[in-house]
Amino acid sequence: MVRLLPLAPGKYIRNVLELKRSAPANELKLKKKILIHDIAKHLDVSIATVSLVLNGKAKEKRISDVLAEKVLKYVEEVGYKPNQLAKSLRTGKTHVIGLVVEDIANPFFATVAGLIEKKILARGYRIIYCSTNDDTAKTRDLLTMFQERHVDGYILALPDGVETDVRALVRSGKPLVLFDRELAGVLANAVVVDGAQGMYEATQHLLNQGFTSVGMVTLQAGQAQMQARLQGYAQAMQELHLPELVLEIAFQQEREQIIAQIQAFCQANPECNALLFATNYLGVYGLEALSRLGRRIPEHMAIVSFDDHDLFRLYSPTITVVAQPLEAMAESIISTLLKALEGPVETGRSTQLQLAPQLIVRESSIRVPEKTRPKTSRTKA
Amino acid sequence: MVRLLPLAPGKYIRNVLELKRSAPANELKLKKKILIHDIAKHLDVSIATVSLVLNGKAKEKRISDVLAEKVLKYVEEVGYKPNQLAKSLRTGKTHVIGLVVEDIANPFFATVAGLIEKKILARGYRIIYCSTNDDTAKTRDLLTMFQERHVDGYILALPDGVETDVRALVRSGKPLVLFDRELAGVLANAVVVDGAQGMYEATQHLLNQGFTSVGMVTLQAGQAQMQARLQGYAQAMQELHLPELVLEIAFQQEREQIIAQIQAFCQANPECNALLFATNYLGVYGLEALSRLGRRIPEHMAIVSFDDHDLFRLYSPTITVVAQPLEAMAESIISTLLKALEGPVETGRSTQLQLAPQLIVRESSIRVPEKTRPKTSRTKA
DNA sequence: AAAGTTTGCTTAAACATTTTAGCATATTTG
DNA sequence: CAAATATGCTAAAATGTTTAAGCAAACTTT
Repeated sequence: MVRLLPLAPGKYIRNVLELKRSAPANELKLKKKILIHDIAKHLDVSIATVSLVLNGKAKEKRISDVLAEKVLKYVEEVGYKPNQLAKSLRTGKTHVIGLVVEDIANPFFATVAGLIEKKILARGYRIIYCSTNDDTAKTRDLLTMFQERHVDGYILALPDGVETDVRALVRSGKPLVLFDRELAGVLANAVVVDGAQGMYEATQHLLNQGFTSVGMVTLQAGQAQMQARLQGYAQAMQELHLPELVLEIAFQQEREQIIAQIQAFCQANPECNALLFATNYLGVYGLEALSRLGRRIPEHMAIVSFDDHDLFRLYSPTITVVAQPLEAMAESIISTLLKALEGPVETGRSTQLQLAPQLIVRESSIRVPEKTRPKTSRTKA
Repeated sequence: MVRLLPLAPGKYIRNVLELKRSAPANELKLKKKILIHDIAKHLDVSIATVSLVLNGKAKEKRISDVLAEKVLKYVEEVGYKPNQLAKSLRTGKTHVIGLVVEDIANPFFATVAGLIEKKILARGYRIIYCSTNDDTAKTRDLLTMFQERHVDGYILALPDGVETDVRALVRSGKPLVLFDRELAGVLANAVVVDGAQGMYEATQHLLNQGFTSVGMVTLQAGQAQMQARLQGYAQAMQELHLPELVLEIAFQQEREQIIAQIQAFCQANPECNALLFATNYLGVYGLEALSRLGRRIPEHMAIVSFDDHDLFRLYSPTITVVAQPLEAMAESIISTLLKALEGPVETGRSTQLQLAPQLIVRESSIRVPEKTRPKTSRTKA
């Protein structure tokens, strides 16, 4: 390695050393990574000058236009790219966003991840992701991992139980946006969908269609967004003094168990002629359960599910859903995060956004007039 | 900011400064990040010693067990974590893997991404992802971005047109695994699925079921894996001297256009009573097309699609697929990559793996005996 | 003409670590 | 008993940037 010895202030014995290297270096030229130092040496200016020009501080630091131009030209010519690691070490900024979701393979989160990536790439940010699988301990590990990696900001859909960790993160001043779920007692930027409103509208829609006995299938979990969905349904029912019919599925169960419970619920409540599902997965299982019971949709049972899904668009009949506005969510998440990233460190201030979901009415919730119903015999009484 | 002034070699005026700070620092203590320097200072050993112990080189570098123990204990006690950026800068390793896929929101890639994450997390690697959207220029940018970020390895499903870039990457010695698609003329580690075999079996299955006229819907793209799928079908047909019926869909078309083309194809070939689809999306569009034509599956038209999908498992009837072994793919990708990451730089050697897909026979490809067929009137002659 | 200001750049510290080379001291060997 | 070797640790270089502070020279003001 060639070492530069200071001789007189600002002058180095560059030329001599350069000659010594130039002969055998030719073949290795491709391998040798070019440094800011090499740029400076070649142009006979200081490293600082090159750095300032490259970081757009030429004007501010009064580097002459002609020199700035020369630097940029040479940098372009040799294709120099600053080492991001060194840069990050010095500046503390990595331009990496940490994305933590329940499961990246879940279509909802995968879609949001795709949209976020698309929107944030142009701003020079990259995304590093991890899935929590709703495991509190794992989530806690993930959050510290992200801290260790010095991510600039966080986009988080977290399970219960990490409130303290997130509160600490917020206090530390790191830009952060919660989405899909808020955390109880944590004041932070958040982008969520108004599940209560969505389910309220869905229930009213079913009642308006003349389905008299509407039930709801939800998860037992205490997650806030789940409770809101249940509450929207309950309110619509109470307004008409109708009895609520709720099936709460315990967490962490197998597919078959869930389907069996839905089947049992339907059989135990024969009067029930419409069902709401609180998540797309419950909806999917519900379809399977009804299919096994031989009940036709919507003749025997009308269906509305929260969250859209490929299957719902293409199933026969197509399934009515309360769709989350994915595009708008991604947009809100990004703009909130960028504001926090680029804006001043306005600690204490946080933005809570509640987006309206959209009821997409499809075939599964439309009442079929008696006369046009097919005369297929009912499989179950 | 407190500055440390060198006094004698290796000794700093620590104590004085420490006293000056200790009074008002209490509240800020949480903010002040602890450094390796602080550990060394407290134990009155050198930074080097602490570093060696932490990196498991205590034995090798003959640090006494008692001291090593002391260091580990104190590090644990104060919860010191080395700064990854500084570490990466020095070692050149980031423990980050770059994942480049066509679209992270596509269930196939999202699932693979989820499996890869799960398997690699325990090894201390993180994943940073980007979607190409099959755009050559964007892909090229992504690859250089990943290089700039010094990812340790690459997992790539790339569009055509970046062969030169990938070849350069391979030559540079960076660990890399291609998956889903190989690249023409690029010798690199690769994990792909034998589409020819899969489609050959699927075609034979349909012929065995008595479907006499089997057609195939594929993409016009010249991608190798697409050609293989087509070829598998063609071979099965040729072996029985049956005419091939192929619909090639041009790339980058809208959903509705594709559906219309499939509809037209079906009408133009009324004798065709079984269809193969080369990707899950084509299969999904095919279902829509058949549904619009009022053709029943499998009575009027049997269906097999490449690639499994939620929809195919739950559609009525359930759809027979040639499923890619996702779990095995992820496993192979990871083990190949880890071998390259951790093993010696055996340049020139590369592993090509071709996994067998699995034909999952469901209802859509089973011939229904004439007598048990429903007597529903055919919508089209 | 001396003092002050502006201009255009440089010096060197800082970021936080890893790792090579080497230095005393203690022990073993010839 | 001198020389060689082993032991246990440390100093300092290296990684590649950014940026605060500062220094001459040129220009402007009094």
